[in-house]
Amino acid sequence: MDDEGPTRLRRDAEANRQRILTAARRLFSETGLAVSHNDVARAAEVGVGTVYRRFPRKEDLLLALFEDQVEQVVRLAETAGARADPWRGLYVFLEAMLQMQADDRGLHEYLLGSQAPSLAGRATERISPVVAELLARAKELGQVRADVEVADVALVPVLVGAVLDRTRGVAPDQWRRVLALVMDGFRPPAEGSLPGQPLDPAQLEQVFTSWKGRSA
Amino acid sequence: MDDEGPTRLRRDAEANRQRILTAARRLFSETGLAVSHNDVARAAEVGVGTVYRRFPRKEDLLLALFEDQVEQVVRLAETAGARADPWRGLYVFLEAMLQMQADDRGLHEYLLGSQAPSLAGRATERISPVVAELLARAKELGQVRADVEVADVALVPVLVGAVLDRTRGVAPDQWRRVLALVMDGFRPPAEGSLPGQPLDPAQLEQVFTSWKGRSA
DNA sequence: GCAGAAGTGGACGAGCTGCTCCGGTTCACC
DNA sequence: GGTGAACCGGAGCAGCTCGTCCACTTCTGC
Repeated sequence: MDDEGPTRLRRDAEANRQRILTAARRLFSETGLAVSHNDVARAAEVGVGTVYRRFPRKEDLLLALFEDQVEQVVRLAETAGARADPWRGLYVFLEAMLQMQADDRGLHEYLLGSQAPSLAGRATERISPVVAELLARAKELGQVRADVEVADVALVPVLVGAVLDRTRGVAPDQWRRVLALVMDGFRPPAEGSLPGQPLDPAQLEQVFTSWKGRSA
Repeated sequence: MDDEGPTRLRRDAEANRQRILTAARRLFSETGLAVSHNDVARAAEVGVGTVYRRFPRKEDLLLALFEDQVEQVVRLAETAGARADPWRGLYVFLEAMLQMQADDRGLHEYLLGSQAPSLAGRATERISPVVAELLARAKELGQVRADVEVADVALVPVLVGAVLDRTRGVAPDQWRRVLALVMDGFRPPAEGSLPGQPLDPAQLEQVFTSWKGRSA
């Protein structure tokens, strides 16, 4: 049962497809998502037309590239969810996820501001319940203050990611320090309670979807 | 003693200069620094040439616009530094500064990733000692954990600013919640001590200077 | 080994942005 | 109110990026 979708590619075409994917993976990882079809073509030593033919929209390329990485993040969450110590689970999950983002700039931008909500969105759906469960257990054990919610945890990669972006070339490990600092904010005892409300799921989705980046 | 630098502007020219500044202030405030000379010209109902003549580089425009705002931030710090309660001083300063950034997108981007390091840089030089003093006093009183440094405080606007950017249209006050959460991470008792080192001044400068933004 | 289907690549046009330049206008001074 | 310097506006040019298109090449099935 050799599942090949619609009409298998000719041998040379398939080879080119692979070259494109390999080159694109490297480029995205090193320089982020702001890579044009032309850049990919040059890096893959292939005509622009070839890249456009195989991946008409950039989204197609992203999907092909990040599918398993996103899956890996989901598995990270699931592993963390199985830990006996929920605090440790939360921490280790966030740390491992951020490590992946530190290693791959493309993934980082993809996860935090996907133009292709489909993939990252579905991942969120699978991760959220795990984090929710960890959080609930952690609260019961008094490991986490009572007034934080899943939405607050979801913002941690945004917070730490901002530092990650800016310290990448300067102090590549600074994000670990910041993560530790931020996570300590989740610990009891809280000084009074947090102002405002956590984001609701719809808002959270907007935060991760409608973000187009900006010069800054 | 009417100090006018080199050769006063003709009346109509000065009027146009003001229209340009007014329009630019509005544009930057609403949409951030990614505003072209053409945009400014259109908004000011003035020819592009006029804008270029008066402000050849965008930096000239930014300087003219943000000088007093940055000065205001510095005064914010100085006021905070005079407070009896150092923790309160720190908190109020960061909150007020972030409020300004929430109100003015241009200022936000300018402060956090200035292409014109001159202005923001000099501001930092004046703010740092004040924050350092507050921090020292707060530590003495046991209000702040011992292992945080000024550089860690300097990253708070980066952290919270990332949330600010993304929640601006969705939940404009969410940054307050996040600020509260982050600040609680600065409180004792710390769970163990923070990993890694705080950034040194040179690194910190790079963090705020060399940042060019990215699609994400 | 041949036919034609599948695939290739990069020249090129369309569209956009940043900036200049100069014919015409307005102001300030006499 | 006349003169020349200062100033204005926006047409238009240069430079760039994106995506198409088609003459040519390569592969596959017979």
